[in-house]
Amino acid sequence: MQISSRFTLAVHIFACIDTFKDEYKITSDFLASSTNVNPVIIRKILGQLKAAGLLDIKRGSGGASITKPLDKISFLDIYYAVECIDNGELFHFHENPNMECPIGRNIHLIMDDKLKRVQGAMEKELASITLQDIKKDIKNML
Amino acid sequence: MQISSRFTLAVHIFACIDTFKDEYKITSDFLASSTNVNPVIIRKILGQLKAAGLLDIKRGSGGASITKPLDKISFLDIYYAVECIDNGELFHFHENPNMECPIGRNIHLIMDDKLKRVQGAMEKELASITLQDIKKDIKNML
DNA sequence: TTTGTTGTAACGATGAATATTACATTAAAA
DNA sequence: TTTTAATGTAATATTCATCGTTACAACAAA
Repeated sequence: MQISSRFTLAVHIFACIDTFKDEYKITSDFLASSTNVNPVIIRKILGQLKAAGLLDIKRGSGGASITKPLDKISFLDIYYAVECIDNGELFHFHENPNMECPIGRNIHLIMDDKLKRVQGAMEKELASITLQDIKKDIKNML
Repeated sequence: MQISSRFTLAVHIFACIDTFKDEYKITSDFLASSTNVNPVIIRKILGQLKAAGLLDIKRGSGGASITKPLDKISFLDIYYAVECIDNGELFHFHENPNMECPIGRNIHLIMDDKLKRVQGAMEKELASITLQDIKKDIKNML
């Protein structure tokens, strides 16, 4: 299973807000058009990003804006915000290993620390990338 | 979305084979009992591990055995073998970004290298863990 | 030939992701 | 105050992957 496209969508959304904030009002319809994704889906993601304190949304008049300096928003912040992961665990475990079996009884003891290392390596890399890096790439290509 | 339990199941399977290979014939029913997972699911995973060259399965008489030294089988080998990931990409991208939009047109150019770095960090850590590490932990706990 | 096992097809249940329609709520502008 | 254009959210549908389950043909050894 892959990580939900909510993550790439969220980054796309931030890129749009930062790039177009002076030219356009950033509404869910605007973002839906750029991503080619349904506006209701966009609003749900915007809601999650707002709940995480990463952006502001104006009701009524409309419009989304970023709340922090771009170098203070990492991929990891976004990843957590859009809840790509069940209860924080990257790996799904088989639920009911047999407690009568020495392996079944200890499989978590054997594997959990290793899985945590893998997840940690991934999250460390996510944390090392910020929206500032994205902005720089966009500037170079426009 | 989480990574399929096929991965933790596969590691569990290897642990059982190595631990019980001298006492029992390792059949899909035996493994189904230890993992508490349906034998057909087990057989499918065994098939994938065999296709990857990580173990042998005897038809008819039955029984699975490991084909390589344990320190030559890494978590990454297993991870690839059970196809936890669509076409090798960890992150699912929104499919049809708007090519009329400068961000939509370039979103892959902007993000792909970064996502690859994240995936690479995770796979590097997976590659650093082998079944030999698992065996050592099992010995310490029995 | 019998027996126990694997390989696999077929079908179902469940849950997540994504799309879509609809509408109440809201805030600013007219 | 009314109009207008957004947001927030519920409800429903579709699609897809996972996992469970039954059934049975193919197979190999006793």
